[in-house]
Parts: sequence; C-alpha cells; structure tokens
Amino acid sequence: MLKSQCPDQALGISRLGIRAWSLIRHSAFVIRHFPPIIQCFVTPTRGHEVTMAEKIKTRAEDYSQWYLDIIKHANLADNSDVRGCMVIKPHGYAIWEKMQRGLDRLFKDTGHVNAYFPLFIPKRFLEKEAEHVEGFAKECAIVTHHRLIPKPGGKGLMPDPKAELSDDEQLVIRPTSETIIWNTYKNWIQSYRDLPLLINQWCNVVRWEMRTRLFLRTAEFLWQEGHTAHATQKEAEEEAHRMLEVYRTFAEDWMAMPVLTGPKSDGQKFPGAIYTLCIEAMMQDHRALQAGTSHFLGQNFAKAFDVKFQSAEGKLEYAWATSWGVSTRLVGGLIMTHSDDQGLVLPPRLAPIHVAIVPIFKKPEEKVAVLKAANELAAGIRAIPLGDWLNYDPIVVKVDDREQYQPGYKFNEWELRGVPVRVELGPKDIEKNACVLARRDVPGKEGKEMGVPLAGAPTRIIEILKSMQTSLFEKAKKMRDAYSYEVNRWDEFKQKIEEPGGFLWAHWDGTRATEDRIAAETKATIRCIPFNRPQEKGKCILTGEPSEGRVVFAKAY
RNA sequence: CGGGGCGUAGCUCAGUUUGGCUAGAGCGCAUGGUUUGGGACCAUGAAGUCGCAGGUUCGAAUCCUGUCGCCCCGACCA
Repeated sequence: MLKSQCPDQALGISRLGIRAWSLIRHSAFVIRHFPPIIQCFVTPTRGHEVTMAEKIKTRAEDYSQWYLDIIKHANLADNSDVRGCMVIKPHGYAIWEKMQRGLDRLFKDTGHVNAYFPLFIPKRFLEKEAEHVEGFAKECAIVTHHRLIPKPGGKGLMPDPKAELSDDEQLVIRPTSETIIWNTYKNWIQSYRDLPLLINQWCNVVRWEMRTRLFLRTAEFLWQEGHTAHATQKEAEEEAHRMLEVYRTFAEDWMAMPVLTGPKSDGQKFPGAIYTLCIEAMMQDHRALQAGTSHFLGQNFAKAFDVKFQSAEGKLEYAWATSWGVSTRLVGGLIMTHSDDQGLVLPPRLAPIHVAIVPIFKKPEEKVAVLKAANELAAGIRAIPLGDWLNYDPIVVKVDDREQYQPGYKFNEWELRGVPVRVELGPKDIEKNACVLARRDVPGKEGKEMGVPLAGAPTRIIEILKSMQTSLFEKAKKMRDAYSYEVNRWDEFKQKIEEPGGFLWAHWDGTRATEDRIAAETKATIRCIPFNRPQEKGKCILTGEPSEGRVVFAKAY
C-alpha cells in the first residue's frame, strides 16, 4: 500500500542492498514531499537527523568516534602532522581563552600573580627529587644537540655531532615546572617576609604519551601551573585546599560540570607530592575524568633545591610548597559532559558565541526589513550588561546573514557549534513584532519559544542563558548520581564496573597492593577519596580487611 | 611498545585479490541561474606527487621491503 502511494519509497528500498545512503538520502526526499507518509515509514526520525548521521556518530553507536566527530565538525581541533600533537582551531581555542579568563580572575582574586619560566629544564634539575624523577623520566622529550647540518651525501639534515650537549648541559622540555621554579625560588626567598610567594604561569608542557586523544591526552598541551611557597605547613595545606576549591568553583559554576573533590590515593598522587587533591568528573560514557589537581608538596622541593628562609625567630627553615594545575583537557571534559548527538553543547558562561540570529527572507524588501530587525535585536542583546556573570566580557551575538545557505542549514550548523541560543527571525515574525527563540540544551520543538515579542527578547534571552547554565549542571549531576553506586560485594563490583560503569563507592583497606590488584582485574582505579564521604567503617571490597570509609572507583580517561 | 584494522580529491569511500588505456563516485568547493520558516535544485567547472622512501617490472594505487600516521584492543599514564 505504501508503495502504491509513494513509488519513491519502493525505489529507495530496492537501493538499500546496493548502498545504504541511497535509502537515507531518499527518505529525506520523501519527507519533504510526502509528510503524512513518513510517519508510518521512518517513524520518529526526522529528515535532518538522518542527515546528521552522515557527520556525527551517535554516542550509543561509538562513543569515542562521537567525541572525535564533535571535535572535527564543530571545528575545535585537528590532528597535526606532529606525532601526538593537535592543532587547536579558532573555535576550540576561543573556548580555552574563555576558560583562561575565568580561571585567571579566580587566581588573581585569591592573590596570585602570573610569571613565566623557561620551556627548557636542565636535566640535572629533574634529577634532584627522587620520586619526581621516577614519575616523569619515562615521558620526557630531551634536547641533546643545538645545531643541524646537512646529511653527508644525501638530502636532509642531521644533528651536528660537534654540537652535542654534554651530559650536564642536556635539557628536557618541561613536563611540569616544579624543578626550574624551585631552583629559581632559591634566589627569591630569604626571609619569612618574602612569603607567601603566590605565582602562576600559563604555558605549554610536553609529555611523551604513547597513546593520545584530542584534548584529553596529547604530547603537548596547554595549561596553567601554580607554584606557591609558604612559611608554614598549615599555610601551604590551606593553599592547596583553597586552589582545589577554586577549581571546583570553576568546574561547577562555569563549566556546569559537577565534580567530586578529595585526595587521591597514594598510588594516584603526583610524583613528589605529600598528597594530591583532585576534582573528578563523570563523562557521559560513565568514565571518570581527572579534571584538575592541587598538590601539597611539603618541603620536598625546598629540600631538593635548598630553599631556606629566616623565620621571625631568626631560625633557618625550609619553605613549604604547593602546585596546582588544569589543562586544555578541560575542553575535552566540557565536550563530553554536555554535548549530544546533534553536536557541541556549551554552557553559556564559556561559549565564544552566545546568540546566533538567523534571518529568514525571500524578497528583497523582506531582506531589508528582516536584517534591520535582526541588527536592532543584536544591538539590544549586546546592550544588556552581564558583568561578573560573563567575566565582564561582552555578550557575543552573531547575525548570520550569509545568503549561500538556507535557514535550515544554519539552524543545524549553529547547533553543531554549540551556540546556546538561536533566534529565528522572518517576515511572519516581523509582522507580529516577534521572533522565535531556540535553546540548545533542549533539542527539537520543546526547546523553541514562538512569538517572543522583539521588545522583550533581549531580557528573555538572558534569562534563557542563565537557566541553561544551571540546567546543564543539574542534568550532568543527575547523570552522575544515576551512575554512582554503593557497592559491597566483589562480584557486584566487577559486574557494575563493566556495565553500566560509573562511580563505585566501595570500601578499601587503604593499601597500594589492593588498589593495584583491583586495577589489574577490573581496570578501575581509585579516582578520589571524597571529602564528603559518609562516616562509615567497613570491610574492604576485595580483601575484607578493615576500611576507614568508602572511596570512589571508576574507569578513567 | 605488542595484536588487529586502515591510509586514494577538503570529507566518506570504490578501484588493490588477478600489475595494463587519460585514477573514479557521492558530498563539499567555485561560477551562473532558480530557491530560502529544519541541512534546496539544475548546469558548468576546479581540485589527486594514490601517506612517504626504496625495490621488482616494458609498465605499480595494485607486488616486495622499510618507514610515518590514524582507529580499536592491550601495555603505559598527574
């Protein structure tokens, strides 16, 4: 019966065996021309969603491909020709810039200043702190020569043997800067009056990773690293906790990404630290992402680099240290926390573009009227001060007046790029002095508001942006809570970590050996020993030994 | 670094088994026209050192060796 009503469908089906696309493309055609028929034919799938499938794999189909597709099609980054390194494209970099600005202000508000230390670190510096050396030695890029010469006989260049650096001169590209910085602090710190020293640097670092993944783990990445020196242990520990709280604030209030906070187990801490605090988030595939770390370094680096100061009592003492960092990995976390199968979803406070206005017109006189209204509306939105909420940055409104694309194409494109609010403005709206608003976090019709009066649109848009910021957080938190379990039996642990995955709150005997065994059997590691865990003694999930409280296990990125 | 898969136009891929005419398609791109409220259509056109380097051969995208890169699974990993 369907065939007789619409011969095109039969054609589409017969092509299926030859090429899947034929059917898909063909059904898109059918939809436009025979709207009543599709309902029984392709059921709920709308034409543009089928087309989207050409570009983005769904999360259910292939989560890691979905992640890569989003990055590619939202124009965030490319793989480069350099092994393990990425090119961050303007739209991706704009997100990082937003993060930098937000974080930098939080750092400044807590008394920190920025400085810059060298990219090259003398190898001998790295050797000075035993645990630190061991932690980083395996993944260093090393500078051994300082000149290239033509290869004998052939094309190409080679390091000049005469320009080889002596063992003592060899440099590593910084994997982190504790050593060069503490070597410098030796000269800056003499008296307790020089403390605390609260310094941050924005820079790149290199870690020679075996397997890389855009934004989440690359050989070179961008980050900030704070390095502070204090007169007392108490002050340094407070600093480490304060900066973790800064990270939590940024993750939750700006990125709308809920995080657990707490110390790492000894097995997971930073090499050279007394302890490491972390923020830990859950991605949509229920794996954990370490999103930031803050370390209490004790006097380890002060001792290694002989950083002593004279106290008020006139005694010579070693300084107490912290370091803390977040990286472009946050961009990966942001993508995996909020995005959907249509593309990128960005929380408004970090969106490089907040509002896209899509004008719709056919006739020249319509074009004039619509563009005028669009520009006036854009000006009206820009005129609303958002102050602190957007870090005193202007709200960015784009009037998409490109004429080579149709409105439908633009709708999809702005969705793909994660613009929080889209305005649709055409002749029908102009007649009513109104417009249509669509919010990115609610896909389809439910996310659209029709007939919003133009005069009130700017304030309505701001309301939507603000509500979107909180609802993205709530949605992410709901997902995390839905995949967090208290687990008490080992078989249950093994089964849950496999399917559906998530955060497993389980008792642990506190030993490295047990942690390693659990990791070996299940690939789950201790992500965090949450500050807010309930007071509850118990028995270790694996060994049955006494446990002080539950820790959070998960598979991690 | 181990196992598997894959590198052909910006993207997705066909062609490789069995070497042989001038290397193809769709999408995208450019130009012109018709279009424009959820990814428009027609016409014309541009675009490739077949990942790279050697080798075998009269002849290599195709066979051989090496190498680089990507994806998946391990190992590794603030």
